Amino acid sequence: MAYWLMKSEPDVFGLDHLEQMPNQTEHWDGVRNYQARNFMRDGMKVGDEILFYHSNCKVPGIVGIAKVVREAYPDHTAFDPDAKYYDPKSDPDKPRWYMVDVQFVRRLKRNISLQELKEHSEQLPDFPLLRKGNRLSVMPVSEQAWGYILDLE
DNA sequence: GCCAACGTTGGC
DNA sequence: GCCAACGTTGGC
Repeated sequence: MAYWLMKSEPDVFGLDHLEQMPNQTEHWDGVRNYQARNFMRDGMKVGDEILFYHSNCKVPGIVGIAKVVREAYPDHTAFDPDAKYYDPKSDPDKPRWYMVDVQFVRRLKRNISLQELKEHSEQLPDFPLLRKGNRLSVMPVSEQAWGYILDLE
């Protein structure tokens, strides 16, 4: 089993939204970055666990855990001219973008802020979130980092 | 709202 | 293939 981190803006779609979806499940559409797509399409398997990260908000940080319940399939919102992340270069015969389905698992007992994570950067040498200028919205989390972070909880 | 960092685009 | 211009991300 592998571990991941996914970023989301709580004002747009946060952990609360995921928890309130039918089956507490939603498709993770809108990823329009090749590296992030490759992680989703080539890496994510059913059962993989995800750190749910809130970005672009007052206190950015990890707030909960989700899991992969459906492996990558074409992101149909890319075909829809009215969709926010419409991409005319993606066509149904040769989709450029993919999404997975994720399901709410649990909220953390307390949020672990980006600031706090930075204080542990020496113990998280391979954690991409802490790398300068990182903008990936989907990234792998090592088993070591996963364990270390959840021990902070 | 600012701006650094980064990815993408497109002219050449 | 280079690189300047531009758009986006996301912390602050």
